[in-house]
Amino acid sequence: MELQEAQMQFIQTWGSVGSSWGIPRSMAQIHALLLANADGLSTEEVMEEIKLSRGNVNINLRELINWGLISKQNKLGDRKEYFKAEHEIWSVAKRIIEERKKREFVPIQNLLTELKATKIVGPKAKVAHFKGLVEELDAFLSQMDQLSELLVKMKNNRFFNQFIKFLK
Amino acid sequence: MELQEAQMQFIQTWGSVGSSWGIPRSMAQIHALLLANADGLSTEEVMEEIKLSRGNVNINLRELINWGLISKQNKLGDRKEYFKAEHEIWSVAKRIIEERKKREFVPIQNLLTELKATKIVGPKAKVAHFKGLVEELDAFLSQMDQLSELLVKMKNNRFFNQFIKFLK
DNA sequence: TCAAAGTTTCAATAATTATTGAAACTTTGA
DNA sequence: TCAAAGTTTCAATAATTATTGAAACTTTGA
Repeated sequence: MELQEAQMQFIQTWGSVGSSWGIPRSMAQIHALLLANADGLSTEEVMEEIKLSRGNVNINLRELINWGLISKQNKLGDRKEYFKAEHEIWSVAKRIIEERKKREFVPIQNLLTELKATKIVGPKAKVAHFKGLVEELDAFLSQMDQLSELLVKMKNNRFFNQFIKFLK
Repeated sequence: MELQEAQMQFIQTWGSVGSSWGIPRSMAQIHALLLANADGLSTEEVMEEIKLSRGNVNINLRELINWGLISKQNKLGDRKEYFKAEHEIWSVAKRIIEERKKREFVPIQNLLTELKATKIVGPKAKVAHFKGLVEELDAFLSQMDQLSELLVKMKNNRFFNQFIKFLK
């Protein structure tokens, strides 16, 4: 199979998985393209490769920078900007975990914390059930939080493998 | 705060978090509503509580059943169907993990497995980089897979807490 | 058997989200 | 300083996804 074709398959799959994950398809595709290339690509090259408009590419490159998944590069004697992916897979995972945590974890945790501290009035049994749910969810989420902290600290496969072996 | 109001906050938050997670807002809201109520609710009651159309409620209840997050109940001498959430938080998590794995993990893993087995032709350095990416991603994903297996087996907080304590 | 109660389906529509592309803006170096 | 190269913005539009609501269908028990 041609490299070109293999890359395209990767980009398409990453794009559609990303979009069922709540990450815009184009953003995921651009990310996949940059992961697949050791060197940085220019906006122009990205547009060319995945057939996206300039505006779209620009916006999503910026977003990927915000996520810390890619960075700008300058080439000597060239005034274009090049974009290069973070290639270390554990760092990539770390960034994604942290970003999603910020967006999706924190709001629900805040609500739960608030609800835990609030006196709720209503039929006794119903209030008890609801309070119970809040407590349990909160405990569960803080455990997931701890787990993610651990994951993020585990900087590579070797570490992880020991950890897993240990638990089996 | 009135129970009613607290529940509504919970339902709204769960809905919006869900939707940034790629789960339809209504589905997440219905789930939250059922979690918040110890007893099962009828279609009618769900429509009433979260102001959704009959069709929408019907479709999303069915989807929640597919996910294994709720189940149908019948009440003696009443021909309505009632829907009751799985309330055990670890089971809920397990179901969600398994369902998402099926949808989002498997396709990318299949592609990676295929790409690993394929001879790719092209400029040597580029092919090497791409192959390297495929290998690393595949290894990473199978580790996450193992981790999720572990999580799913851990049936409650107690277990998890020991596990975490152990690793600190 | 049949009407009432309840459930499901699905085409039409609404809402949301992503994308385009051209115009405005910025930076660079001759 | 100014034109060329490059980047950013954003209103308009397209694409996608969710929702409605009415009609069709199913089940139940008198």
